[in-house]
Amino acid sequence: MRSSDLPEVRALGLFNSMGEENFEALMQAAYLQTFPPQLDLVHEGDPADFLYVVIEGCVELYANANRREATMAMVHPVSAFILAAVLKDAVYLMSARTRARSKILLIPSENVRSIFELDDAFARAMVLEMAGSYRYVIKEHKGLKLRSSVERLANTLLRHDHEFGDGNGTFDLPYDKRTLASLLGMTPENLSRAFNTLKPYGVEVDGTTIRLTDIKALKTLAKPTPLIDDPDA
Amino acid sequence: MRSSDLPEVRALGLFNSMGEENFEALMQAAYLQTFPPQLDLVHEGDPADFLYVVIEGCVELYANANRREATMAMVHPVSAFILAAVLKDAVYLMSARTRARSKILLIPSENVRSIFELDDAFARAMVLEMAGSYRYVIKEHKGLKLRSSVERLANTLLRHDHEFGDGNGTFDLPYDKRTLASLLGMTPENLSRAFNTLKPYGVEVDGTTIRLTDIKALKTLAKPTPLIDDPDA
DNA sequence: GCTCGAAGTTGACCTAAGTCAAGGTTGACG
DNA sequence: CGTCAACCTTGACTTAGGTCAACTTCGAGC
Repeated sequence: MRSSDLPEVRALGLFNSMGEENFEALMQAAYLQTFPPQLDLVHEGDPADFLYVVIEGCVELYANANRREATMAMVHPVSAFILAAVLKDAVYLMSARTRARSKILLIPSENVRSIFELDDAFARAMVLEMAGSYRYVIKEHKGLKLRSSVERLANTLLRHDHEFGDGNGTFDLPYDKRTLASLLGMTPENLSRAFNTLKPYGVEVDGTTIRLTDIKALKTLAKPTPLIDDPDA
Repeated sequence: MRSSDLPEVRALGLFNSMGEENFEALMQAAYLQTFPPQLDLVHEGDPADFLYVVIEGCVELYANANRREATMAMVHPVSAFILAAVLKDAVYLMSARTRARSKILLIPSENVRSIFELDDAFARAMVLEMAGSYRYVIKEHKGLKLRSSVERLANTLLRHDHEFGDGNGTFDLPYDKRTLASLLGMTPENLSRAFNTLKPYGVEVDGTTIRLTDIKALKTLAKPTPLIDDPDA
């Protein structure tokens, strides 16, 4: 792999505390590749051959059953995904596809597991990474069970505004609406209607650009709680 | 704590590989207590003061928001819960209450974290435990997003039959129906109706006893997949 | 054995969300 | 600059599931 990408990877929570020679060994075994959009990287049910790290671009994690498909998460740079399957030497529970041209690091599972056995700092970093992922899914699950689809959308908008907004309540959706709908657990049609429902609460939609003109009102409806909506909690 | 309980705890995946003196230290710091049913152990949002291990009885993990409540999981002996919050030194994302008279081991978070720093085998055991929990929630989440409530019930029945059944398709529900309903993400009324819907597929209900007389037909409807329904996958 | 209360069931009704089909927008490409 | 194809939106309709209220069942305790 190109050494110019190394610092970014090395800076990741997962890798920043491990021994230099072990990091070297992992990177020696790894492949860095650039993939076009909409390319399937991982299929659920397959044995976990690689740990993936998104360096650039965007990856969608999704799952199928009953002729349905659900987006489970979007992975943005720089972060790893499907760590649990690699560690347990199990099959992937989710599929993954690129949603943009993406530069991705592939580390063979065996190498990850053998360095995991060797490097204590790496093992500890894994725990924290896994704990973070676990808490992310718990929050998603709570949202799905305890909120209506309009509330889920409202809270997502508030969070995006907070994370990517310009301070004036304007921001762009980071992916298309059908993906957002699936992520929120609804149909595209219903997402459209949900946006209309939120219009009286100061939500203006222009294509992929969102403007929130009455955050206070929106919060009254959304009733955000850090126990679901704070990504750092 | 009573030393007669030690072997059971020591045998847990989380604890069976760590150094003897570190295990001793953890147990020295721990409290073993017996609680009556319906007692609140943990409230979501509180800082994670203890790691809990259910030795006997049964604990319900649940969450509240929007004046709603959802059962997130049932914890049976012998296993630990809310590990992630303890490790990250964060607040609990879920509340916990006993559902039966329960013997529970409480280990102060600080001790868990300091032994985590000290004992490499313990740290590695944590990773595997967290990975297992992560995959459990992912499966729950997939079930909720990709299946109808009748399908979720059907698959749950098949799994219980497989785990607790006598081989003739007869088993007892491990908790009351309102809890099962909440766990499956539906109302008690709707659970009742779902059982009726499954009658033509050989599901006989007598109070808390279930008999499956046509597993083949039930499977046709349920379409179980290991990627959601196999607890070991 | 009677009483009480919780748990479960049933029925009628309502609402959120999915489905289907028809338009409308927009952007890539010839 | 026109055309095509996604993507999105809208409207009409259906359906799964929630809500509310009445009734039943069952087990605990007197």
